[in-house]
Amino acid sequence: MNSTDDNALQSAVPATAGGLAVPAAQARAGRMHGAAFSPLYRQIKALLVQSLDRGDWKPGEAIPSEMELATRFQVSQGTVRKAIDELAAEHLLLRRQGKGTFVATHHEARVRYRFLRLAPDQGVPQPAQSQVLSCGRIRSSAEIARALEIRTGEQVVAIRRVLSFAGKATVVDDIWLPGDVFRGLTTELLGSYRGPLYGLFETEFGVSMVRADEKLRAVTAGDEYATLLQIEPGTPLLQVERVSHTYGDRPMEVRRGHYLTEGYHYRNSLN
Amino acid sequence: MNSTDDNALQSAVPATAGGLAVPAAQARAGRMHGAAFSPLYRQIKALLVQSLDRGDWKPGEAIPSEMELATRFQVSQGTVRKAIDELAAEHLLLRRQGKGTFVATHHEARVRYRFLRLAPDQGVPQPAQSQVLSCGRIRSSAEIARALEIRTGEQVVAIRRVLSFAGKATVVDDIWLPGDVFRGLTTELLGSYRGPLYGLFETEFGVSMVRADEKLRAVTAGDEYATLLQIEPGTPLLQVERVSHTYGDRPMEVRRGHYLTEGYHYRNSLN
DNA sequence: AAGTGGTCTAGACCACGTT
DNA sequence: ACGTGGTCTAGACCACTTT
Repeated sequence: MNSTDDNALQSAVPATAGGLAVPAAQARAGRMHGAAFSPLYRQIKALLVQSLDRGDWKPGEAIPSEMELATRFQVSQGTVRKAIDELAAEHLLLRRQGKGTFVATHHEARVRYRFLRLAPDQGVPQPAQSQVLSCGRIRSSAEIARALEIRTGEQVVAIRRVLSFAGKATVVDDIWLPGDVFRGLTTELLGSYRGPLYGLFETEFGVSMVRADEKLRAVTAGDEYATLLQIEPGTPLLQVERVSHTYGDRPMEVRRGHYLTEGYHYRNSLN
Repeated sequence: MNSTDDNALQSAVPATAGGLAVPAAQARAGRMHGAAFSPLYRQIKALLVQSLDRGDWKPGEAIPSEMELATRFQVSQGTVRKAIDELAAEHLLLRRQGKGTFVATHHEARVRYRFLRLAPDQGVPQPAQSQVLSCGRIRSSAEIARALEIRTGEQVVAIRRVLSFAGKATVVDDIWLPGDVFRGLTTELLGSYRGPLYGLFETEFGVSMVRADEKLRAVTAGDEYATLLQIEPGTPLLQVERVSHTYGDRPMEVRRGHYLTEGYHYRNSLN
C-alpha cells in the first residue's frame, strides 16, 4: 500500500466515509498550534467508531487485526493500538489475546451488569424476568424530545415493563425510543425475545448502547406503582432516570425506572 | 542500558522497600508460564503505589520525571509511561504536559465532585456547608468492623454531620473511621477545617481516598432524620452506604449518608 | 534554551489460541 | 507453524511550560 503519500489516511478510508476535514498527514507533519489539533491515533479512533456506527463490523464479530488496520491507514501498529486501547477502555471493543479484537455486544454476561446496577444484598445476581405491559407509539413530550434530541411531538415508542427477580416484581420501567429508528418494535417482538433489551436493540435495530447517564432520586410509590409492584402505597422507591447513548454519543433511549430496594440495592463504584 | 542485568529493578528500589518477590528481570526474561506472570510496567506501577503509600511524594507534589524514574528502575521510558498511564486513569496521579506528573489531591475542584455525586436539578453544584454534630470514639459494631477489616470491638471514630446547600439541610452523614489511624481527630479539628473531609484526611492523617464502593437504597425518614433535615417523617430519602479505600485498596472509611433528593439528584454515569 | 509530558515509529520478542 | 494481541525497547520529534 504505497499511495502518493500525501493524505495517505484519507485515501485509505472507504469511499462511504467521504472526506476528512483534517487528514492524518497533517498531524504527522506537526502543524496546527493553538488550533483543534488532534493526534493521529484519535483520528484513527474516530474512523473506527465510524465503521462501528456504519455496521461494517457487527457486535460480537472480530474487527481486522492491528497489522491489517495499520497498513490500511498507513500508520504504525502502535498508533492503531493506542486507538483501540481507548475504545477497549470505553467498552466499545473487547480485546482477546491470541484471538483478535471484537465488537462489544450486550449478549454477554460481562457487559450485561454494566447497565443493570440492581444487585441482591446477599448472593449473586440472578437473571430478571421481564413482562411487557404495553408498547405503543405516541407523540413525544417536550421533556422526552429534549433528551432524545428530536422535535417535540415527533413519534416515539413508549414501553412499560416490569422486571421480577425470583418471581418478585421489583422494577417498573418506562422506556421511550425514537420512533423512526425503532420502526417495527411491537409488544409481540418484545415478548418473544429472551435476554436483555439492549441485545434486542442490537440485533433487530442495529442500535448499540455504549454509555448512559443516570439521575437517581428517592420517591414514594403512588397507587400506580404500588399496584404494579404489589406493595403498599407510600413505600419508598428508587427512581432512576436514564439517557442511553449509541456510538457517536447520540441519545437513543430515555428510561425511567422505579426500583424496589428491599433486599436489593443499586451498586456503584466511585473511581 | 547495560547493567549487570540480573535484578536490575530490585537493586534500584529504595532500601526501605525491601526485597521484591518477583524482580523485574524475571518478567523481562520471559519466564513463568501458567503462573502469576505480571508484566514489567505493572511491577513498576506497584512500586509507584508503594511510594505513594509511604508518602515519598505528598498529594499535590510532583513525582520524579519519567526519564528519572526510567533510569532509577533501569527500564525504558515507555515502560514507566505505561505504569503512570494506568495510575493516571485511576486518578492516583495527574499528568500535566510540560509541567510534570502530580499526586492527586482532594484539595481540587476537579477531584471533589468525583466523590460527591449529589447535584442540583438545575444550575451548577454549589459548595456545601458542613456542620459536625458529634465526633467520638466507640467500639466498632460487627458490621462496621467487617467493612473496615478490623476486629469487632476495636476502637473507631464515629462522626455525624449535616451538609447544607444554600442554607438548606440536605444530607446527614454517619461516618466511621479506624481509631488507630485517625488518632487525634476531634470535633474541634473538624470544625476548624474548611474544605472537603477527604482533604483533611490527606493533610492531617496522610490518608488518601482513592476509590469507593456504594450501595444505594430508597428509605423513608424516621423521626431522627426528619428532625435533622427539618422535613416530615415519612419523606423518602436516598440512603448511600459507602466504603472508601486508600492506596492498596485498603478500606479506611465507612459512611452512611441520607440524601434529601428534592431539587437534587444523585448523578451517575454508566460506561 | 531546557525540561516536561505527548505522539509516532520500527523492530524484537513473549503469551495465547488455532490450525 | 502461524496469526493474534501484549510487552519492551530506543530514538525522533512535537507541544507545553518555565527559565
